[in-house]
Amino acid sequence: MLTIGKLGQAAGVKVPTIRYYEQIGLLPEAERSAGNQRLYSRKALDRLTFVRHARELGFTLDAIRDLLSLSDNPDQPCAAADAIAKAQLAEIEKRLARLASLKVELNRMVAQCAGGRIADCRVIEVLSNHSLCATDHRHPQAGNDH
Amino acid sequence: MLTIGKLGQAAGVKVPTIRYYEQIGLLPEAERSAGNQRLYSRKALDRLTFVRHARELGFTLDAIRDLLSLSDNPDQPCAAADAIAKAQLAEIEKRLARLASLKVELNRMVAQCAGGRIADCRVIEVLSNHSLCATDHRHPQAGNDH
DNA sequence: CTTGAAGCTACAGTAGCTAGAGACATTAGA
DNA sequence: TCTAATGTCTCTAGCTACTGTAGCTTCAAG
Repeated sequence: MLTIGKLGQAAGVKVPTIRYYEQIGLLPEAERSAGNQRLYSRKALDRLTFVRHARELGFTLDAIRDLLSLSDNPDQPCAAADAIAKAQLAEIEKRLARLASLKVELNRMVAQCAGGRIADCRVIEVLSNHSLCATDHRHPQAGNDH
Repeated sequence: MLTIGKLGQAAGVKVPTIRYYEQIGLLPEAERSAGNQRLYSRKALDRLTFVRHARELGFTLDAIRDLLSLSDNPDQPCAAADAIAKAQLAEIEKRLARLASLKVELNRMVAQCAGGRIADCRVIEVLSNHSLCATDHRHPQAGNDH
């Protein structure tokens, strides 16, 4: 049995985050010690590790909730889990493409700004002049890459 | 002079977002028509377009605020703007690397889940078994790629 | 037995929007 | 010119995924 601190260390998740996950029902309520402290089993560690990795892969907590409930009753075809993973993969590919083109643009910006004054510097110009801009014309708020 | 809706369309930013930007002081307060509706000049459009592109490049609103204030008094060396852009570039390169490795892993997951049942499917296993995992051991919460 | 770290609850705050309610303004068509 | 539709106004609340604070209790080491 692990205390919350050890669990957090083992899984690579901060203690308040674990409590938050419990609070929103992503993790089951933990057993408690005589002194009311949370105690975790190895199984709980696996579950939390799963959550952490899924988060790193960019899954939302909702998607993770789905995956966990799938894994809790494993006598079903795994098409559902597969669909979630595939959707995630598509998302990641989109982000990769965007980041790659953004990188090109930022590189150009930095290269052009070679110690001049701002008036001569194109860092800002590149960002306000659309014709100089390699990015596509997608919907704007899609810009918040998370 | 543009109404807020036209401005939003021209810049590719949603109307409530423009009002939000004004509210937090990222954009100056707009002129008003006789009927109290916001009116925007071409300069305002440039500024908003700048903000939009900067957001797409992953700059935080705080960084954008800095860049805007730099561009508002351009008689300084552009080292500061350059530094902001360079920091951003480093960020983007980190994200690119992570997303690339995540993509490999997700691809593997999807490939392994070829119509079996969840019990035989490694989508979930891959995510709970650290030894199968290609991602690094960074700090977990860094997972939210903003 | 004491001290300091780690745990507890509860609540507030963060970024960057997004959505809804209810009222007023503007514009296009009959 | 009237009307209906659309656009805009303010305000408030909500969202995700945490993070931080305050003020307390519990636990392990020396």
